[in-house]
Amino acid sequence: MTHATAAFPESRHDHADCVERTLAAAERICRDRQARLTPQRRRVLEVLLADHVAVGAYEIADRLAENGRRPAPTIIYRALDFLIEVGLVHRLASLNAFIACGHPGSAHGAQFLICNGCGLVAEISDPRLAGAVAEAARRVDFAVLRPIVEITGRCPACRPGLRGRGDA
Amino acid sequence: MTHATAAFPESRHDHADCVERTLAAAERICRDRQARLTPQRRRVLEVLLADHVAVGAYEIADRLAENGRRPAPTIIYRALDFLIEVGLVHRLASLNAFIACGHPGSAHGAQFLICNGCGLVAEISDPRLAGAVAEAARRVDFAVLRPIVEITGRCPACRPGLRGRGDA
DNA sequence: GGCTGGTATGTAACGGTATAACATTTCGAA
DNA sequence: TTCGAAATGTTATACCGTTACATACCAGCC
Repeated sequence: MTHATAAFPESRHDHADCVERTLAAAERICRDRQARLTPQRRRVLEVLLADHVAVGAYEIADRLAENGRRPAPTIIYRALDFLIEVGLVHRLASLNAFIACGHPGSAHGAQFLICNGCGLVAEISDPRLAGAVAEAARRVDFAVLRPIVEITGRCPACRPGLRGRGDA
Repeated sequence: MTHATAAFPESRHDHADCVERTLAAAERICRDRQARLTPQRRRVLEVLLADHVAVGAYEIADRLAENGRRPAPTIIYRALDFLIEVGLVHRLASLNAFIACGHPGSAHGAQFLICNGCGLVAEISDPRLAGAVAEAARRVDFAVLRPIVEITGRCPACRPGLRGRGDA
């Protein structure tokens, strides 16, 4: 619901369109992989798509409770496991929470910028950052399986003073 | 003293010496900052120094229980908060666990390589990686407060086949 | 149709992680 | 020595995630 400003990626877009396109992509991806995007799983995804903020599993359950019974944690975690597996959702380790993938479909290493003001999470896919991770690991002969990059800070809109300045 | 498994830092060192030097550094750092490294806090640090593996708060409590009563979680978390505050301990978000800082004293951005074979954690401080994080954030005008980089994978010793190959 | 097996969902209980709220003790400085 | 701040102790509780087991759904096949 909230829209931030300037360069922070998830800003000021047509969010209804954003949701719709992501859901369409989700349907397509699941069809391609012969995975079933059941109503349950879809509802969980929709909760995560509601805004670009990370949501905990229990919070997801609460939101689903608004129309019907509150699903047990297991239900939510199973749906999340599925959605993560097919690449539609990411887990944020530093928040113990989940967020819809910003660009599903394209295989990508993702990094996250987490605003501790408004809670907005920007997913970026920075090749140089990914490269630096790979290089650092290579240097010590470490085989990377799962690189986690979660940067907590302040998005442009939540910084008092210099507002609306983006520089790239 | 060569490090056997090539570059993965925490290999085959004189660990008794490692512990002793870190504790000495801890004493010095706390004195300098007029912070009190009380017996309780020191014991928690000692548990974390026992090996280069991340340990959860409850596990720390268990280990402390071996000589005396098991401290309540609060006790442990308070000690950890202190140790983190003065830079002697890091928290690993992806494991919900804690590890002694590899080079306390020097202000440093740290990144972690976590072996999912043996559990060893290597703390590195790679300026290029830190720089890539800073640059990625700058590009979208994001003010970094707390960059988390935790790379799960396999250390050289835990990789079957190609052993002892380090290339930097 | 009615099996049959795999996938998905439902239910209950529990274990691990972390904090809140409040009481007590310790310690250093006035 | 008294006083306030820091540290510790105790209890309860909230939040995150999994285990174990039961049931329902949905093919493909006889």
